[in-house]
Amino acid sequence: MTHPCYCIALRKVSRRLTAVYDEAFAPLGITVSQFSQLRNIKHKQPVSLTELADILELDRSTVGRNTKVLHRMNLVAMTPSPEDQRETMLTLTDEAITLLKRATPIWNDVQQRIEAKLEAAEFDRLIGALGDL
Amino acid sequence: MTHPCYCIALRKVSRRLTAVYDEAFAPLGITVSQFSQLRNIKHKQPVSLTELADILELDRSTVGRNTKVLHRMNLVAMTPSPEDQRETMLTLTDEAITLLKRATPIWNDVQQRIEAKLEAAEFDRLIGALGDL
DNA sequence: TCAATTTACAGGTATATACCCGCATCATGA
DNA sequence: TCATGATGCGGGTATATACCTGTAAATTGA
Repeated sequence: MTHPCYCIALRKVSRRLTAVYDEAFAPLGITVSQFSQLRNIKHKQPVSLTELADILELDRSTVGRNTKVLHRMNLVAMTPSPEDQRETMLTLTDEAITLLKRATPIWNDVQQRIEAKLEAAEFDRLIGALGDL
Repeated sequence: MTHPCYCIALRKVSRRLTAVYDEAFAPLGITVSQFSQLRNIKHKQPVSLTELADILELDRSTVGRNTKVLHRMNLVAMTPSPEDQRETMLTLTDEAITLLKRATPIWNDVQQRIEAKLEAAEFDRLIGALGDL
């Protein structure tokens, strides 16, 4: 065991980093995962669950469940597509727009705080290397 | 948005890497998370839930629930500590010992496969930088 | 010694995540 | 046109994870 498990090490820092972002977003009542989903919906709306799952690189059923939470929170509207009755199209509510406006500076702060801790270029290389597995 | 969200990027590669390890371990019926927990119990047994949670950097309740699964799988024995009636001491079963013997070469293979994709030193630096947040 | 505090854990609740199955809808080819 | 197959989604089940609360056991201080 020269090196510890890459996966376990990565999972640890992932949990840790998630906690940092989540704590920053806590006053707004959202998690970093929800922030990310909202931001992606904003950029692609109206967007279907399948499409969003592709973007987020998450299982469709995962996105479906996560979306239901955001829907309950009055942040995402779910309407059946007029073209394809099977599709659910997602759009942001006004409340979500407002929330994103308040969340973005918080996100910027955390990003900068992280950036101060690491070489961004190094980070990118590593994410890239692990990205095409 | 010069840089994408560090947290989301990290969560993505974490999920991806987890899938790689989990797929490799699948024939043995365990996940990389369970492999890690078993290995840590092996090195520290008999170990309490609280102690193990500290080692794994996980919430105590999380370790409690994960352990219950391993217990159901007949991989971990849970016995009350003689000294402290509150403590549950964990030890590996023979079955777990056997399983770890079969899992280790699989783990080594995956580790090497990952190592071929990245600079291990770079990985270490990054994990370190993100580790002390 | 005994009340107050701390510690160890279980269980409730919640999000995040994946896989599988079934159902409804859409598309396609004979 | 109509059977066949592909697609989109919901729900079931399961692990992984955290926070909070309650309970029991241990420790400690007056």
